[in-house]
Amino acid sequence: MNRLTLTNQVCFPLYALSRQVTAHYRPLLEQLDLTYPQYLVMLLLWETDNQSVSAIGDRLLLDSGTLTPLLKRLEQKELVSRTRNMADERQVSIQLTDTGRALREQAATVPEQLQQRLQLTDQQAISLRDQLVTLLNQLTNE
Amino acid sequence: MNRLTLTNQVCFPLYALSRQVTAHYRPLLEQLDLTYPQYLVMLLLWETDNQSVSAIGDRLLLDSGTLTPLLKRLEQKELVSRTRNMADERQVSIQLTDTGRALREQAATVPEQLQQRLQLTDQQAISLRDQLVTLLNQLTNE
DNA sequence: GTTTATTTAATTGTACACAATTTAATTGTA
DNA sequence: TACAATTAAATTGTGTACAATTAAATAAAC
Repeated sequence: MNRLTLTNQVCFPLYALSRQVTAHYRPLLEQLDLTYPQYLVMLLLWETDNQSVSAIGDRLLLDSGTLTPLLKRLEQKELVSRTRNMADERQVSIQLTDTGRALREQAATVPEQLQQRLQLTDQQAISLRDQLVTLLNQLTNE
Repeated sequence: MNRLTLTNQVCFPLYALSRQVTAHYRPLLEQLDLTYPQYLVMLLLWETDNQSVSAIGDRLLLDSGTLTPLLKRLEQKELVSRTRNMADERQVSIQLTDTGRALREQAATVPEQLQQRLQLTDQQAISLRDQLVTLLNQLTNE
């Protein structure tokens, strides 16, 4: 097998599918005035409010170079507040505003709407997710 | 199940894994002075030389807004040439230079090196790839 | 055959990603 | 306690992504 072709590599389908799935999120998230990475940050904060930039970065595998401007945009939309941590002035605490918390209800239907758009059964979705998570853990715990 | 969490969605593992895998390519591609998307374009051209911008875009699912500046960078590195198609002046033909063709040999070991880095067996890689490709085709043939 | 519609790249503007560096705060250590 | 090492964000710079628009060439319709 000639591996030096597009379709014979794992990475291209991964790269292309990731972008296609994000594209399917886009019209749904547009209604919330969120980009996909912004949505991921909001998901994290809805789960656990009041996290530092690096704590968010650890979960999303993003650094401050990406997160700082992104968080400033969420702040401009008044979805989060950014305040220096009193106990450790190096850290910046990200907290949901009332508007940010309220957005959660509007976002509640996004996952099922997406699954419909992707035409995935629960089984397919869970199976694929588990495989991806396994490989992801393999790569990040090195 | 509460779907409105990070790990319970298919898309985040896909997004994160794609970036992690690309990160594993990076040190290998750095030796070729290529970014990952640039590498994808080179893979296409090594397979079939002399393609239009839109033909490349159809395969990679990228538009001219992404490809035009990327191809100009490949041109600056003297890996490709960009010339208006004589038969249809709207199109720009992308052709490998001698340097571009020669790079193929240096790139030959990238796939196996990557597979080693990812610690994937052939079976795992093929199985995952096939699932991703199936879903990708599902999403793009709509 | 001219006008209209479509196609192809390029351009403009916004928002990630990420490497590398900088700045400030905290921790560890002699 | 000073001082070096580490940590956390921010900053700077490059390179994608992608929506929206523009400009030029070709195709289609009348």
